[in-house]
Amino acid sequence: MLSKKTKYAIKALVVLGKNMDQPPMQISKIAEIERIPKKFLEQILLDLRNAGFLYSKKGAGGGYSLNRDPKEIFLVSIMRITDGPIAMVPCASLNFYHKCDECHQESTCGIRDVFVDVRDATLKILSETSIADIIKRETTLISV
Amino acid sequence: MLSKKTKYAIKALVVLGKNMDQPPMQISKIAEIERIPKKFLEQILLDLRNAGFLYSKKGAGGGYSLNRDPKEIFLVSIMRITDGPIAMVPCASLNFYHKCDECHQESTCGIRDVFVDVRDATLKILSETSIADIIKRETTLISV
DNA sequence: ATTTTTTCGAGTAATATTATAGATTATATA
DNA sequence: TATATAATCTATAATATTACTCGAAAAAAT
Repeated sequence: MLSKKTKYAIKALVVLGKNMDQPPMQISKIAEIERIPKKFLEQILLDLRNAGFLYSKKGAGGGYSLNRDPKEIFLVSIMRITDGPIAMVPCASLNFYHKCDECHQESTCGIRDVFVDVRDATLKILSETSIADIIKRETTLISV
Repeated sequence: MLSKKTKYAIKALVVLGKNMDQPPMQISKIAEIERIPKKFLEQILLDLRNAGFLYSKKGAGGGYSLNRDPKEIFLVSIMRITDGPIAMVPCASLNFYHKCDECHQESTCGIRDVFVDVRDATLKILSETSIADIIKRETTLISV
């Protein structure tokens, strides 16, 4: 399951992606729009900022804005920051690999073998889908 | 992440899948082979039994055996018993649907829209892969 | 009868997730 | 320079989930 942290992160980035040519938006504003607990969002935005996705400015008139084109922010990167691995088993993870503690022989593990395929299928979608795509899908869904 | 419960379930079914024409195997034997905490495995096997995948027999000479051809036991069914939904968001789940509590407007949610695609990709693999396939993959991996 | 083995109901321990609190630092502007 | 604003930092509380344990009952074999 996707954590709330990740959902909040995506939602916040979508809000900021719609705010591209405006002055930075405050945490409290984003929290209000998306009904996200403010203090929790604070932590999440900080993580995204430290990962280079957001620009932030302190003080009056400060706030957050996207540091990149929404077309270049992919779900896979966000999820790796907020939830960690994409794979469903650690031994099938590209970026967060480690041995499963129950595993006896990784090289011949049929479970791992299947979940590498699952990871690849998931990864394909998540690394092709950007914040801009999410925004586009929303407007498409509205018009349907 | 796949829970240990699910991994244990798959491993137990694989063990029983290799034991097809022999007398039923005891929980303690399976637990020993796969190094699964016995009492925990007990619960898991009971769930699988109640779902119709296993035959069980009490008393001396009793134990567990598969109730179906390993070719007809698919990962998707096991995972739904042990972990519940396949989808990463409840609102994209086929068998365990419910609204996300953070969600304001499901019909136009871009996140949901993407994760329906992810679910479909995952589902395709998990509903095509059986216990027999896992066993086959293991022997293939050994010979490589 | 006795032993073996599953079944059942409940409880607990460990860990992860979600959220909150309060003080600190940076910036703008009056 | 004082004041208000807003992000940053560190810690901790609350809640949920996962992983596992306990003990006794029921069924079957010898």
